[in-house]
Amino acid sequence: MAFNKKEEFSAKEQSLAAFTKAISHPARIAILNVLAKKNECICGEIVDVLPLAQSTVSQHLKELKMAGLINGTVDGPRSCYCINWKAFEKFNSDFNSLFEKLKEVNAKCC
Amino acid sequence: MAFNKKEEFSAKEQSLAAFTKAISHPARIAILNVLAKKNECICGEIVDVLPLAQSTVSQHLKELKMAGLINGTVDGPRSCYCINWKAFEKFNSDFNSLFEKLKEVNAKCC
DNA sequence: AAGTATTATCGTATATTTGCGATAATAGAT
DNA sequence: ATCTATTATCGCAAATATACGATAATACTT
Repeated sequence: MAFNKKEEFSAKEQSLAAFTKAISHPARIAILNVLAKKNECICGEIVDVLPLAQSTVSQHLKELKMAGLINGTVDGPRSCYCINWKAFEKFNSDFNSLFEKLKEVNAKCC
Repeated sequence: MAFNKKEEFSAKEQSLAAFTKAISHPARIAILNVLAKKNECICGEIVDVLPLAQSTVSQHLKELKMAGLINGTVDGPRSCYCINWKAFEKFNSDFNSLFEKLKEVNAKCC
């Protein structure tokens, strides 16, 4: 049991799900919020702001990076992150193409 | 370990995370897509479309309902679901208030 | 060369999610 | 009253996610 059936869905569905999964934890939303507020890329400042251990924050950053939501480069002994806005634009576009258009057409039914 | 630290984040962060968590699985996105396309509320038609067992689909529907993304009413021996567009509007608004505004201000940095 | 500060990774424990089959619950049809 | 079709729930197994401390890796400073 618990076979992974995710591959059986469309690429768009998988892509959308991967994006939303990446931001499905308050810590990662908080990280993105910090990155969005400060145009400058940040590193361990995030650790100071979040109520989590350094290793945990690093793990969340890794997930965001692997999902393509943020960019990260090494800058000496520290790491610099910033939001990948293109990924957000793609999400907005995909999300709207699935739901937004139909909003007006649909009335509540039950 | 694995203490639940979610409560330590802001209400808005938690609310956003709850919404995105609900749509963080391709099956649930597929369900929402079906509901969006057919204005009529659907029930077991979803089971026919998805590559999952009936009990699994029912579980996904329950999650979507509990997260407030869909409404469901019992209609005889079958259940009728439809999208709660207000929840989607709230999500769009919250999401944009966190990120959208800052798009133009921010340039890529790393 | 040794020390320091910052960040990433490893190992581990626990919690949650995902998925199914079996079974219960519901209400219409016979 | 019994059968049938539809949906929800239960119980379980496996996979993933969450979190931490300890440790490794990196590069600057002394």
